[in-house]
Amino acid sequence: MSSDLTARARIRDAAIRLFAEKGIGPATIRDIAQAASVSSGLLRHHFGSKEGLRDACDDFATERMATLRAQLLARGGFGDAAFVGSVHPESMLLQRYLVRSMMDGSPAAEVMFERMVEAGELWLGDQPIKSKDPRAYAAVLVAMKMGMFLMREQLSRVLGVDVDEPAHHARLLRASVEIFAQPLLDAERADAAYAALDRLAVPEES
Amino acid sequence: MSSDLTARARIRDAAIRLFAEKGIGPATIRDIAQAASVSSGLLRHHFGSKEGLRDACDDFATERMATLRAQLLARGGFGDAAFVGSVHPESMLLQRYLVRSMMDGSPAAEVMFERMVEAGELWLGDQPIKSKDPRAYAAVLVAMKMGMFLMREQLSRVLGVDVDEPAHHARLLRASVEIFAQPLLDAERADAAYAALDRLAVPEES
DNA sequence: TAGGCGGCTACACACACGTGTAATAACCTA
DNA sequence: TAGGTTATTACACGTGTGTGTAGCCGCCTA
Repeated sequence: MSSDLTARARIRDAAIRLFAEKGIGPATIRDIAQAASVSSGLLRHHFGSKEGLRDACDDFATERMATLRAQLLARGGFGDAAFVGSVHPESMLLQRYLVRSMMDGSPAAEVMFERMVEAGELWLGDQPIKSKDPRAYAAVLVAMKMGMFLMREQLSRVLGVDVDEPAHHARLLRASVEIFAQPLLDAERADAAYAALDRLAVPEES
Repeated sequence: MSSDLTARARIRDAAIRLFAEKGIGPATIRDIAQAASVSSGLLRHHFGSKEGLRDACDDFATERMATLRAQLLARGGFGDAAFVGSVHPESMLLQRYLVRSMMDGSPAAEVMFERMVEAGELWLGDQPIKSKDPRAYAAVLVAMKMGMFLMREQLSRVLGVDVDEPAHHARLLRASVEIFAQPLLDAERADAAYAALDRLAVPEES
C-alpha cells in the first residue's frame, strides 16, 4: 500500500500501527520490521534502539497531529472541527498510538498530556462552568477521553462493531456529546456526593 | 504486614498489587514470588501458571468487590455509597487491578465490563436523560471511568500529588462529580456537534 | 513409629527479545 | 571509473522470562 515510501518512513508507520494495536511492550522490533518488509537490523540501523524508534514515533505523531489540526482549523474554522477531525482515520491512529505511548511512560506523551490539561483549564476559564478545582477538572476530563481510546477493544465487543471504523467511532463521539450535553446528576444527588466526599476528609466515625 | 496469611493468599495479594502497579505483562512471577516471600516454584505449585494466577486474581477481585459493595449497601443504604466505597483503599486496589487485567484481555474482566455496561443501561432507563443509543452511552461512560484508573500516573504528575492516596483520589471524584453535575456543552454547541457527526455519515464533499 | 502427602525449594531448560557485529549491495561523488 | 558512504542483510550473543523436574521438610494418620 505505502511501498513507495522510504524504508525509514515505512518502519515508522508500521511501528505506530503495531504499537497502537498491541501496546509498546508486546510489539517486538521483529514484528515491526516484518510489517515494514525490512530486516530487524535495518530498523536498528535507522533508529538505534527500540526506545529510539518510539521517540521518533512520538515526535512524528505529535507533529503530525498538530499539522492535521492546523489544516482543519485553517480550512474550516468551525467550532466542530474537533469532531470531524477526530474521526479522521489517520488522526484516530495517531491518538491511539500516543495514548499507548503515554501508558508506557513516554516523556513526549507526558508532555502532551500536560499540554492537554493546560488547554482544558484555559477552555474551562471561558465556560460558564463552576469548579473548585479547575486543574483536577481538566485533568479528569482528559483522562476520560484517554479511556475511550484505551478501551477500544472492550467497546467494540459490547457494541458488536469495530469502533476503529470511522463510522462506528462517530457513534462513540455522539454518545460522548450526549453525556456532556446534559447533566447526569441532579443538584440533589450532586450535593449528596459532595457531602459524602467532605465527610471522608475527616473520618471520625469508625 | 500480612505474614499471618497462608502462603497462597500472600501470593495472590502480592500478585494483585504488582499486576495493578506494573501491569500484567511487566510483572514477573519472580517479582510476585519475592514480594510474597516465597519461591517462584511455590507460585507455580499453587496456581499452575501465570495465567492460572491471573485467573485466580480475577475471581478473587470480582468476588471481593461484590462483597465490599454488598457490605456497604447493607450498612448504609445511601445513594452515595458508591462514592465512599470508591475511596476505600482495598476497593481502589481491586479496581486498578481489574482495569489492568481488562487491558490484557482477561475473560473475567471482559465479563465485568459488560456487566457494568448493562448496569449503566439499566440506570440510564430510570434517569431523565435522553439518548438515541443507550448502550453506546453506557459503554462510553464505563470507558471514561476506566480512564481515570488507567491514567493514575499522569494524573498524579499533573496534580502534583499521589492520587493513590484516598484523600487525593477523593479530589478526582469531586472533579468527576463536577463534570457530571453540569452540562459542558450548551444546546447550540451540542446541536452543532450532532450536525457535524451526521454530515460525516454521508461524506459527499471531497 | 513408618509411610505417605502436600507445602516448599533449588536448579535447569527452552524460548523470545533486544542488542551487537560482520559482510554485502547500492548509490552518489570526485 | 574508483572510492567511500549509506542502505540493507544474516547471524550470533546475553539476558530475562515462563516453564519443567527432582528433591527436601513438616504434618498427619494408621
